[in-house]
Amino acid sequence: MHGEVMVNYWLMKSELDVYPWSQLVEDKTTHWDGVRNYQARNIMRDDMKNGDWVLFYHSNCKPPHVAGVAKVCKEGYPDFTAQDPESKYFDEKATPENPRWIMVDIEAIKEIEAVGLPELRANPSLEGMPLLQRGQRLSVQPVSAEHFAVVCQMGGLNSNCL
DNA sequence: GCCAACGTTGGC
DNA sequence: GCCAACGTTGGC
Repeated sequence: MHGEVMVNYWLMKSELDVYPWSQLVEDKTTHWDGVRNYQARNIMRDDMKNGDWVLFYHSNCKPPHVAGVAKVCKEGYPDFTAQDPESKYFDEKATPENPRWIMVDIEAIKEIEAVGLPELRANPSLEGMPLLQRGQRLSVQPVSAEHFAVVCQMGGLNSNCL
């Protein structure tokens, strides 16, 4: 409409002991392999675009928390680990013709002060955030622009400065 | 370690 | 296409 590029916001979960934020900082960028859920795959395949912002979330730790802000730097392409028999993410149904699973690359942008799940739950301005919904367990999920800004603020980062 | 909430699989 | 059994996620 106004010639502006539409930017979207996402939250991606990583288990702290599998791939922590500190590792992404060290690597600078990484490919988000191992997602084996169709809903999450479809988001990566269809919706995530270069330049989209990502909240990097640590799950399976106490407390679970948002640890940093990342950015999509490569759009959806085949998750090659699905075709690697040596990989723990191997899927015999994945082929070069039909890769079945998709990943994106993300790039570390900015660390924030850890914002714990209890804090997130306690903040009224985050009402309706998918992460906080009962029973949700999608490892890649949408975040509204407003919620993204609030979470950054809670972590000591003014998202306007990104 | 428990278990609620899903998602997937496969027999019918 | 239903649905029971099973597997996984992930907070607690």
